[in-house]
Amino acid sequence: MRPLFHPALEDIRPEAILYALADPERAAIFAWLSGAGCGGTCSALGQLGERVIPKSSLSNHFKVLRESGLILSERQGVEMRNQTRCAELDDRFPGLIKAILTAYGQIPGQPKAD
Amino acid sequence: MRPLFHPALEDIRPEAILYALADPERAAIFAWLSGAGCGGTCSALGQLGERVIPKSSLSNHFKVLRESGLILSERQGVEMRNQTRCAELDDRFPGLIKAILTAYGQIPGQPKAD
DNA sequence: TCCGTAGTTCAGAAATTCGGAACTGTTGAT
DNA sequence: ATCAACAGTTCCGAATTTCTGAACTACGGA
Repeated sequence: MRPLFHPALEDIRPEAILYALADPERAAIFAWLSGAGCGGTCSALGQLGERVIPKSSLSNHFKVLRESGLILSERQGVEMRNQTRCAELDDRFPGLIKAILTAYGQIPGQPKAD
Repeated sequence: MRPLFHPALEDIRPEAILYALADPERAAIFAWLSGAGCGGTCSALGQLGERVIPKSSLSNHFKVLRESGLILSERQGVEMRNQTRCAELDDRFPGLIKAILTAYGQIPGQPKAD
């Protein structure tokens, strides 16, 4: 398994953030991570809406979130702990993440942090 | 030519907004419209960066922006006047558009409203 | 060592995007 | 009325991207 790539704060690009969160499934995962304190794992999530997300897709979602700079992933034993980089991100793109999560929050049945 | 479709304010979805603005070219067009008062046309734009955007692509960009709810297009004689729906949008998704434009504004050589 | 669990990588099918060429619709000139 | 020019749209094939089942790697117990 290749080492995980995380972009430096200054290399994070707005188009990558928007792309990553333009997928409601990914946005839901991110919202869940934002709410879940820290250390959300792939399998602790399992299913977010009615649909069971295949694990290869799930893995890919986490990769996109990671490489866009939205989350930090760290292997811990057999599992992968994920946490958001919200604080850093808000420093770089003020208000962006919050506005996006708020926007999604207004749609019933869409990503909720919990 | 089919009549132009514009979603009602309440039908505008955050994923559509993010998708539309995740493309830097489209974001640049939108930023340009935001800055250009009102009535930006396809051809008044022509080229935004170094690249000349093919007109079929340009047409498609405007369509995506329109159908996501970001802009309002209206035929005026031979050309198409476009304006943003910023005010409405800020009502529905507070702070979202501004945060996105600000985020892009921080990248040198990226979308600037002008 | 062998098994189970967590997650990644691979590969091919399906879906999407891109853009040149042809087309539509409008205006103005002859 | 006909024609030409212009603004923008639609069509469609090529190239790219996304999705996901299956095979694989990595780690931790027993």
